[in-house]
Amino acid sequence: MQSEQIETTWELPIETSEGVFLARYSKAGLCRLEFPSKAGAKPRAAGPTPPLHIQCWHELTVRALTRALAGQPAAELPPLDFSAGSQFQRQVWQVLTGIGAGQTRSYAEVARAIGNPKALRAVGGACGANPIPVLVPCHRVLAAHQRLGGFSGGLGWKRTLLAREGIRISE
DNA sequence: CCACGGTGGTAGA
DNA sequence: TCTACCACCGTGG
Repeated sequence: MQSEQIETTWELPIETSEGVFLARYSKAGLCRLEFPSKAGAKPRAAGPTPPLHIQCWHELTVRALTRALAGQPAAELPPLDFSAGSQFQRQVWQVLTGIGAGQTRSYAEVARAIGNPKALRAVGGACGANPIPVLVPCHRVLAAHQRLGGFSGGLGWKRTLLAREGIRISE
């Protein structure tokens, strides 16, 4: 009996060479992507089968993630649900989606892009709050003069992702 | 209101 | 290069 279920969100695993990511979907689209947990992978009982449209979105997510991890150019993405973020954060995330593979921006450039040049520091915070890392490429936002900057998911990931895209960091 | 960041720019070692 | 300091803004307590 699939009686009680928070119908508004579905959580599905994505197996990759880097581990098992977790994708969460709301009615509006992909709302969250989690890096593989270093701790034991959740046993996850196979829940009820998701509705067809969710399965479709998930296929897009899987393909896009696989390509992204390989440093290849973007593939079609499922609709992204940014509704959980503040307006400021959504503006930032929106800009991030426009940064193609192999390209980079500085926190200051992103701040200018949303017409709030002095908020460059807050942009860092918004990047850190990005609910859909990798696909919403917050790793392509570097500090000034091509320096690495930080990364909530762990700098190791940022380095790896950038390296796969052939991006060089100064120092 | 206060403190804290995934910053940036300047000044001096 | 690296450190010290300060200006600045959204977020969360």
